Amino acid sequence: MAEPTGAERDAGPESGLEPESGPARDAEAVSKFVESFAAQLVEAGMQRMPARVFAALLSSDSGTMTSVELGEQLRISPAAVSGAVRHLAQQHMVAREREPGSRRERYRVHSNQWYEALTSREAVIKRWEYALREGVDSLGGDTPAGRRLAETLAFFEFVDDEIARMMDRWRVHREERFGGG
Amino acid sequence: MAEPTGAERDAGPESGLEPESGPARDAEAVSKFVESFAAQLVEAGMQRMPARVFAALLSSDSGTMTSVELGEQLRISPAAVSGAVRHLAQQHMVAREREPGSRRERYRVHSNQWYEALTSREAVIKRWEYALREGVDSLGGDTPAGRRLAETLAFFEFVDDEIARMMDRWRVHREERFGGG
DNA sequence: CCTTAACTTCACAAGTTTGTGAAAGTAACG
DNA sequence: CGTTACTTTCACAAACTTGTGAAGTTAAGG
Repeated sequence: MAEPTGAERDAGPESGLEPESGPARDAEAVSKFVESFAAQLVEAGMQRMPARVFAALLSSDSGTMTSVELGEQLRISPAAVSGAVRHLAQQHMVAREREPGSRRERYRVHSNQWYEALTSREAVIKRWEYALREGVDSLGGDTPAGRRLAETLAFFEFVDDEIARMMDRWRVHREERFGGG
Repeated sequence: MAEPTGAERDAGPESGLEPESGPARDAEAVSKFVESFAAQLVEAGMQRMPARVFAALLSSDSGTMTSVELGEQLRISPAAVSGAVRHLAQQHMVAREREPGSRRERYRVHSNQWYEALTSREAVIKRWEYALREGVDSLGGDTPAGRRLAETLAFFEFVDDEIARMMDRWRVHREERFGGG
């Protein structure tokens, strides 16, 4: 083996599991948060493994974890990590980085990145708008149903625009309150 | 039988199915919109039957349909209608009304109501905030992870507030553009 | 108060999703 | 250029979901 034993990075003095060991980082507290936050994300419609991986990354000190670390924290197979990360990367909720001089990858939450991803359900809304426009056309804008669809469409157009402005304001607000990042 | 045959309200001259019959309301066009809009809602994470029922209601002229009408339009069993409506009612996306002097119920989309429901993922966001607050407390607000969680929390608090304002603006905008309703 | 229309609940079969172990692919390092 | 650490893909079993028919419940109308 080229490296010690791998995966000893966070483990340190964590052999016994006394409730109150509380060294640098209390693994139990972290795990409790990870699982409860992930559960809420799942309730809101996110898939389980992506939610758990995401929560784990969010509560790591560096904001990055390797595949092995994720597997240990969450007690899941490398295959499950791989699938979850692929999903999250597609949604732009995590970035993948190659650790230089190693064959490990690290996965990272860019805080910024994920706010944007969350609010920019853009693609989704655009498709709703498209379907609604088709509906207005085919049912006729002068029928009661057509008018209802047109109004719904107007609502989404409005929301679209407003959300973009809101995110501009957030960036300012955030800068003031938390500085760079 | 007390009433004609029930469910003859929309059917009218719709016996044959020539592509171009286009009388009062082209059943085929309606169905096409219903299914395509429902499909988009499903993509976005909504369950199938609720999505289809919702789309059907949205594209009805009166904004209301009975259980039988929904069953016929969507070709699903009364049980499926019942389940879907229960789901939608819980989310405040449809209202149930008893048709006076009959044992039928009618289900209605209040256009308003559903905008509110869609944006007021409130309950969801509140629970995220709660979980995040717990996380900040247990990991410590002075740790890097704690700071990340605190910032995420701040983001949701910001969004919460902004969405409320946005909906106020929408009500005004809507009033101007579409009048009462 | 009995009959019956309308809705709901329930148990289950069919279909879909999820996470795994094993095998295959990729790239760092000697 | 072979070896080995790491990641991804794949086929499948287990778990969960979904929609149905049938039985059960509620309440309108006689």
